[in-house]
Parts: sequence; structure tokens; C-alpha cells
Amino acid sequence: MSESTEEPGPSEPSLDEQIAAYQREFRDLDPQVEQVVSALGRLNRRMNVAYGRQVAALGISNAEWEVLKTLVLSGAPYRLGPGELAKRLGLTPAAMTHRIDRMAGEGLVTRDRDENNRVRVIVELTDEGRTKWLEAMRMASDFEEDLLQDLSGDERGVLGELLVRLLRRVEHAQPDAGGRLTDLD
Amino acid sequence: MSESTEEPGPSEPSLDEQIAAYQREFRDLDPQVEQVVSALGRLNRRMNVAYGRQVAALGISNAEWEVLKTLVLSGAPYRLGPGELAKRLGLTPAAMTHRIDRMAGEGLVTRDRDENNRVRVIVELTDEGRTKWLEAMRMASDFEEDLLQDLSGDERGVLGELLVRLLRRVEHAQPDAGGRLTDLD
DNA sequence: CTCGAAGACTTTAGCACTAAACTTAGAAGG
DNA sequence: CCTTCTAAGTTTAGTGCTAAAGTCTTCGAG
Repeated sequence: MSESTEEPGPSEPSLDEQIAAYQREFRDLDPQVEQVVSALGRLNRRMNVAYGRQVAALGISNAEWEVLKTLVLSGAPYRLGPGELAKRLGLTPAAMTHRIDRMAGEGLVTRDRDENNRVRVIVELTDEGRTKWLEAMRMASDFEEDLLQDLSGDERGVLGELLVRLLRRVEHAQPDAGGRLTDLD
Repeated sequence: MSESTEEPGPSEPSLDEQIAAYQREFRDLDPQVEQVVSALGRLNRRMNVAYGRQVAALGISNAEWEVLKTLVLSGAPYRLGPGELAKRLGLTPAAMTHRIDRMAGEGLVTRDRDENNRVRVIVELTDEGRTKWLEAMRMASDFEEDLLQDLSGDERGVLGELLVRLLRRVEHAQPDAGGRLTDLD
């Protein structure tokens, strides 16, 4: 399951067949719950494959695009330290070091020591990096618009609201509220 | 936006802050679309972290659990070749070879040559593997039930239906229907 | 002022994956 | 038969990640 992080994919049985098979093997399964969860997982995997293909056309990887997005989201002047980037991306600092190496080599970011505190490093988006981000963003938002094309405005609103409620349940799961979700991450 | 299969994570701004920041940097963004897409991505990442923790308590990895699920879904006698497994999991055959090595070493599956066609290999779930699958399945379905706890039956149905419609759009995107989605995977 | 401790990266070792080359069994043609 | 082709797995080389150890600056206590 993945970025996340899991990333299976292409050739699986249809969703309905899969749910039916699970019910045969596991009687206690609620098909409605399973439909939501399985559709969520599959949808995400397919979308990630699609994003990867799109940004690859711009000569960057999905991983690099994530870094560009994080820097832009931090707002002008688009600077963050490697540690902060790692935390926001859910990576180890070690992995960040190497990603930044690559991206600095490609001219997407610069990496400099902070003159006021020479133990800190500042990663800053270059103009080229910002341009790549904008191009990727345009492709992504076209793709997302396409994806939701069959849904009415009302349906989009309902879907967004339901997803946000699930997200809230996962993110700040209340202690003492039935418990199992309390220690998620 | 990412996933999985990209796999970022833990410490990000709140969803609302993130959407507001994107709107500042990219005027053309539809906040409703962005809410759906971002919530989907985040939800999935958090869920994958949670699944990973749960199955780790059983002594297996998320990757191993995916293999167990695939074998069980294939139905009795729970046998598939490495190539077929790789296809369903979206991995290369090379990666399957190593996963099967590990899992055979742990007693979760057996790996044997097909006597009728000695170029084929048959991976078969052991009783121990089936037991692990069942334990993981129980944990997962409890977790999923918990996750959806705040949604009424109707809301679950609506959510499932909307997700399935999105999934259909991604999976068999019609040619000649506006196009961009036609070559997804 | 100097020593010790903490913080912020970087480096090293090891693992899991992909892409591409290789191996071997069975199938097809002459 | 014997050659060639194809299919199914495995092996090799190289990438990107994590965990843990290492380096270097800064800060605080004596």
C-alpha cells in the first residue's frame, strides 16, 4: 500500500471481482467498507503512475517534483533547510542530502551554508526550478480537472467533504474515543 | 497529490493551509478539485503507514502482506507463478524473485518447479502464510471499520460510489472523449 | 576560556527495487 | 533430429532509500 508510499499496480482483477473474492475467503468483511478502502488505494496508485509520466515529460522525477512543491508551498523566498524538507516529505535527512545533490546538479535548487549559523544549510529554489514547478503544476491541474470531469460541482463538494472527515479521523484521532486509531503516527 | 505509492508524510501544513498556499502561487487552481486530490493523497499515505505498523506487529512487512493477499485472492489452492504475481503487484519479475526467496525462507510460501512444464515455477501459500494473512486481515478490517466510524451507511455508500466513478475514469479512460486521460497506463 | 553537549547535516553499510543481460525448457520449422 | 524462437525466471549493475555512525558548528557551564 504506499506513498505512498505502496505502489502496486497495473494488472489486477476488477474491483468487484476482488471484493467478491475477499468475501469468499473472509466472511466478516463489510463490502461497503472494502469498496471505499480498495477504491481509495487503487485510485491513488493509478494517479501516481499518471503524475510520474507527466512530470517525466518535463525531465524531472516524481521525487523531484515533490521537493519543488514543498519549496513553493513554503512561500517566497522559497528557502528551507534539508532537515525541514525531509520532515515535510517524510524522508530521512540522509535521503534529502542525496536528492538535493541531484537537484542542485540539475540547476533546480541551490545549496548554501547559512552565513549567520554555519552549521545550517539553505536550499533555495532557482528560477529554473520555479519554472519547472509551474509547468508541472499546469499539467497536474489539467489532469486533475480531467479526472473529476464526470462529477458535478455538488458531487465534488460532497466527495471532498467526506474525504476530509476521514483524513481528520486519521490525523488527529481523539484519545479515549474507542481507541484503536489513537496511535497512528 | 502523490504516493505511493509516493510516500511522503508526517509533518506537513494543514490541508486548508496547503490549499491556500497553492492558490497564492498558482491562480488557476480550483480549490474544490485540489481539496479532493490532496485529501486523497494524504489519506492514502497515512493509511499505508498505519497498515505497515499493524502488520509489523505480526512480524511481516507491508510488501509481504501484499503477496499474501494476492495469493489468497487467487483462490484455493493459492498458487501462482512468480511472473503472474509480479504482474498483479506491479513489480518486475526480478523483484519477485527476491521477495519469494525471503518469504520461502520464512515459511510463508513454498517455491517449486512445475513438474509438467519445468520452466515454470509455482509459488504456493503455506498454512502458516494463510494464518498470517488471516491475522493481518482481521487487524486491517478492524482498522478500516474504525476509520469509517464517523460516516453513516448512506455516506459510505455515496463515498464508495464516487470513488468507483473516479477509478473507472482512470482505468478505462475512453479514447476520443477529450483525450488527455487516454494513455494513462 | 575551555570543555562538554547538542544540533544539523553528511557518510557508510545494507536493503529493495528497476532495467537489462543471461539461462534454460519447451515449441516450431526445415 | 537439429536449429531457432519464445517464454519464464534468475542474475547483474546501478539507483534511492533507511538506520546508524561520524563530522563540524554553536551554545552553555564551570
